[in-house]
Amino acid sequence: MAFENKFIQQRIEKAKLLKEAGFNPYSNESNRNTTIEKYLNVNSDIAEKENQRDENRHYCVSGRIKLLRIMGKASFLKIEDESGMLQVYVARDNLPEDFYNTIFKKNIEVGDIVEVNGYPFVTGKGELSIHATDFKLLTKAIAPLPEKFHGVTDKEIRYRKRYLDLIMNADVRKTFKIRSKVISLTRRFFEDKGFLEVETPMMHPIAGGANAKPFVTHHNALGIDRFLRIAPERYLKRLIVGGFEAVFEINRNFRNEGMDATHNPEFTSIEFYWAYKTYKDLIEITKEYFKYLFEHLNLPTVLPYGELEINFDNFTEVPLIKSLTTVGGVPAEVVNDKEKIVEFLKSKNLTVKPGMNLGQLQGELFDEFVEEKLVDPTFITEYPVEISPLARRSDDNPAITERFELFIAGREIANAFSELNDPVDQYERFKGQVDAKDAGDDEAHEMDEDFIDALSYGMAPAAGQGIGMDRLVMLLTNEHSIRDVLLFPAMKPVHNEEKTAEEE
RNA sequence: GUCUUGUUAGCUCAGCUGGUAGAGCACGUCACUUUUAAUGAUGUGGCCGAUGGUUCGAAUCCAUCACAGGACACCA
Repeated sequence: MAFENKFIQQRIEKAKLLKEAGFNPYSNESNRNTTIEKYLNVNSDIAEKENQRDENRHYCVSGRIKLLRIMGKASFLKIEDESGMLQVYVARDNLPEDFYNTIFKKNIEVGDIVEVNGYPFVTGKGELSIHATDFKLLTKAIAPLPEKFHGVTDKEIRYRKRYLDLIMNADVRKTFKIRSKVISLTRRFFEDKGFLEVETPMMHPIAGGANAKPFVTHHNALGIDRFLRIAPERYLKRLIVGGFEAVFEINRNFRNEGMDATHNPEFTSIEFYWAYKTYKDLIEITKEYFKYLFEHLNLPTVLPYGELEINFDNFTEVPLIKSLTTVGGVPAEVVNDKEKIVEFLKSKNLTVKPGMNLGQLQGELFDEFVEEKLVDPTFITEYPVEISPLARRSDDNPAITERFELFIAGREIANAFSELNDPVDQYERFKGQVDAKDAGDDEAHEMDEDFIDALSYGMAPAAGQGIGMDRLVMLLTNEHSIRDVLLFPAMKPVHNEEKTAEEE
């Protein structure tokens, strides 16, 4: 049964009393004419005025009561709107007769959303406030807010009831404002570069574009299963075939995998594809993009991240093989020799899956010894072809691909390459994937004949990149769990006992 | 998936080697017209995550389960 909590009962009773007294506890007649932030700015001169007040200025502000101090015939409260917090001074004798004693003191409390008319003044302790000449309840909160000093810190409550987290924690609001700005700036950056924003299907007949398990849904009208997309890649490339030369999409991807500090089943990425460009151009535009973000977010280029300090002015490029020795400290004679790598990994007590090829082993070395050491932004380039099934081979060296991944604070932030546009080569690689799938790799790609068909008409040489927006926001806001940058992170449902009661 | 820690009042947390539950805030009542987590007095408030077990007796010990946090594994 809802509302059985005694505090809620008490407050429902107050709402009823207000109604009986002629005050609508859920009024929608709001007369607000300024935000708290504007109020504080416009009236910052009050301290210099005579008596530190100006009764000729009139404002109407609204907000939620966060603190309430009743002191006999006068009270102080702090109300908060989206823009900020304001102290309100309410005195019995400045309000209609009896209102203060019978309505305000008895039925107004922390959590309620109120409207205050009044004039600006500065208190004895020097705080710019509003002196109430009229006071009105807009919305009665029947659930009590968490404790005023500690707030709500329980992560489970914070994630499940994000609204409560947002009411109580200003820094959480700030994080999500930054997230919103990052998305908006990203959009603007690419638009200004001449990219076209597009929307491609979220429901795919064939899941592809990444190695991941998809969510499955069903289309009743057609009687067929659909897969929530794991990446938009193949549709964006079809658009390059169609003649759009620069496209991007900022949207959700869905992967049916585990959840942890850096994985949520749905996450946001930007993918962009750029005709007549190579991965080298992508390195340049990525640097520009970061510079643009930092300038427009007014962030210093050196940012703390937990124990680390990241210098976003210090982008470097290192070929993967070279990074193994220079960053990872792997002996030079080891890195290009299959047997020696296996021996080396074993000497470090690391298990090696049998049958790994040289490229895969080099990838192992990278994951074990290099990745976590890359703090400042580093483009790792020249990936072995064996671990880059979608990237174009280097013309100079067929063993490596024209690809990079960008690492910051030991994490992959972006993945990019010059795109494979040879339809026959692509067909062969899909076939290899299909064989792997038949052999039991349930994350291997499926044959996508429609995509091969598209490539057959000729896709201009192009380069494409994906950036994980959630992880990027984590870096910029010094957050260490993806749940702290998602407004409503995925949570297991709490067992609902009410159901069984209702069924009886 | 494995390991590990947690779950006690609306919130933040105590609760020793088992003896039927405590604080602060919030809420009720009283006092107080310049407070800053206001203050002082006083009172209400709990199926101690769920289910079993051990015991004369369980918030406490044991087992299972649920949810959450952390680490690792897997995955990009």
